[in-house]
Amino acid sequence: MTQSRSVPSIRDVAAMAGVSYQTVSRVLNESPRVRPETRQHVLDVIDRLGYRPNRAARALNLGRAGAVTVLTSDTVLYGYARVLQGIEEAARVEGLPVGIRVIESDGAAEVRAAAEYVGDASAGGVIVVAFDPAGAAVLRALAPEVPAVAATEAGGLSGVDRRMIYLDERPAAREATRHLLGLGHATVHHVAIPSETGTMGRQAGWRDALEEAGVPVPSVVTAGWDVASAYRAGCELAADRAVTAILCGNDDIALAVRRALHEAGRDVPGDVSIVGFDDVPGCAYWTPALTTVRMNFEGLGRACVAAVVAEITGEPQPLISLEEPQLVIRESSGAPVL
Amino acid sequence: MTQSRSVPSIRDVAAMAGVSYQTVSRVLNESPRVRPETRQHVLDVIDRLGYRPNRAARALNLGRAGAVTVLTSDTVLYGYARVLQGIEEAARVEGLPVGIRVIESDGAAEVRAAAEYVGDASAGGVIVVAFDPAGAAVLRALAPEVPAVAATEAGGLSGVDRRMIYLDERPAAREATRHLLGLGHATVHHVAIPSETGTMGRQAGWRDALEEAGVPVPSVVTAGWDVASAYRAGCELAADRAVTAILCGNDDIALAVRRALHEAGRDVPGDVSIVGFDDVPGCAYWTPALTTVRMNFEGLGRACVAAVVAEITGEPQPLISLEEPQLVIRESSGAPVL
DNA sequence: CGGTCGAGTGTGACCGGTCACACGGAGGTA
DNA sequence: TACCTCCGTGTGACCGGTCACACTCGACCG
Repeated sequence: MTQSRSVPSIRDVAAMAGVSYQTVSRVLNESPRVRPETRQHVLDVIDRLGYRPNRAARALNLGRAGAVTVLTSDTVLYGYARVLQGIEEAARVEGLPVGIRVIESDGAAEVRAAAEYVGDASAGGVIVVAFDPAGAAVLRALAPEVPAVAATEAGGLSGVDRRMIYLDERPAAREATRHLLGLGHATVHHVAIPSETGTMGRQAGWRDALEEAGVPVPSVVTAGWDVASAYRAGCELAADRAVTAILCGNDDIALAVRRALHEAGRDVPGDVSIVGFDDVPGCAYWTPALTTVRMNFEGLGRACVAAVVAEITGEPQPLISLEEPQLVIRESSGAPVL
Repeated sequence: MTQSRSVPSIRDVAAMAGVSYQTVSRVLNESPRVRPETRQHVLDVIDRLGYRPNRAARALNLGRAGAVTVLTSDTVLYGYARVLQGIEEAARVEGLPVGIRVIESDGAAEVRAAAEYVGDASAGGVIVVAFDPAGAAVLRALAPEVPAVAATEAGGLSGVDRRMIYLDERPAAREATRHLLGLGHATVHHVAIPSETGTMGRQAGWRDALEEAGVPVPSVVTAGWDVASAYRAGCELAADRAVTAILCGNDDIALAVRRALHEAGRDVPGDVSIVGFDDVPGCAYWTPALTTVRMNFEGLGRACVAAVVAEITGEPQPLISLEEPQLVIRESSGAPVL
């Protein structure tokens, strides 16, 4: 019937093996109701024919595809790209195809379009990278029946009834700030990344350390995801001679701040110490090498896959323990000149 | 029938509109054989019901899904990530879902697995990012009936009968080298990225400029994609006092080379000039800001989508003109000390 | 020795679309 | 008026799997 040179179907396998298509289906689904010899025989035929089950057909009558779709507002920025990498790796070992859909903005139309996109059965399980307002908005807009989990900023998002997974950045931010304080700095300034809440993550840990040391808490300067805005923030701080230590919201910001400092004639770490966040590959090779906090974004992505798989299969939620973000001390932080 | 609270199907729409499911199908496929009033009525019902066509069902009987699958060996490195970004954007405006599948290595088993993965109809059109041996191997292993195009290194790959799209890096590399020569350097050294051939791209342009200037052509140092290997290459060159100008295969390499130079007590650009390739965001904020070549990876990704869409629809191949890579002169290149 | 049970297997319908083809009616032509 | 066309629409089958259910046959039971 269909055998003519096109890709073989389950019925071709059945015909060649001398069994019914249902039996082949059972073998594919590892049903116990098949005699071992029959199973082996079918497996042999599958191999001989080079048969591969058709994902679309399977998705069609299972209602939902065995797949993972990632909703994210960016794919190039280090943190996002790394989470995606972790998701892809984990999904691949699970045998799940991975789809990507970028959320351009947090505008209502775009958010709705993104949410509708994953309403389709072929999207499978959904992972929303909700590090920003756009991601958070989509997470909220998702139809309740869509199986989804989210990678969020530290602490998760309030008012959303979804499994949320995040890296606990607060202790590391606290430690980084303590590190600078311990070097003798009177206080530590902070250039923050754009954030929905900022109450649980990097900024919170920084504040913790300052408060526990009984040291003045400078006002936070906020930058965007683009380096240019970080540079402007850096210029602001560079102009202030009282600034001797800066905890930067991420490594890109640290890069721009270092540049601004340099232009203002202030040496790093001689005059000002800076600490980043993320540990992008390469920052160990900066001059000076950057003291920063290593983040396990890849592990976060992997954990999301585990969670969404559990969500789909209805299995109990796995206990996910992620490697803590960790301070890596290099050259960009040192004692202040007195 | 199926209407009970689950997602509406084409038959639900048909029933509510008082037409046959075929008519609804025709409306969806913009067939001219539908009376305008009927079409509008059906469209209204679709809207009212919030009906979305099921991608899996469509893929099932169309034979191939309306989708794009990207095969790549990396998703985090700047060039790869940026191509992916361009693909995603272009595919999104075409209404095509995007899938990702990473090729872990160029090992036979992995290459075969990747090629088989896109053999499935639900993969749709395939874009192979063949910047490296793994990608090239998969491109060669693809079943001929799979509609695929490739983003390759400059010049394309020989012996592969696929549409290949690439950025012509040679003129820009030549220009960058001329720029350094023009500043007064006796010659320019080169740290190359890993490459399959290296006969058409960055390295070739570098060689062109050196030969046309009648200047000695130093032997090429090759680095890997990781910063550590670039650093080792940099150390090698830094030890040689005759080296005063280095064209780096990409910005990551430039970063590591600059570090190596710094450790050897050689100033950039005072003692040694360096030029990168790619123009990663942020390199304008390095200290010194990096002279580099801006690459339109995103446009490359977009062009791949146009090409693969043409491949699927059987339309004539569009003429694709990509913005040329362009030298951006900043601070890391200057005149040599005499 | 007939009845029950369960293991192993097969048949039919169905998932949600699309293609091939049939069909009724309006309009044009002979 | 009879016939052919073409437009707009409907019916049936099918894509490649899976589920629900039926069936056969041997083992075990009373």
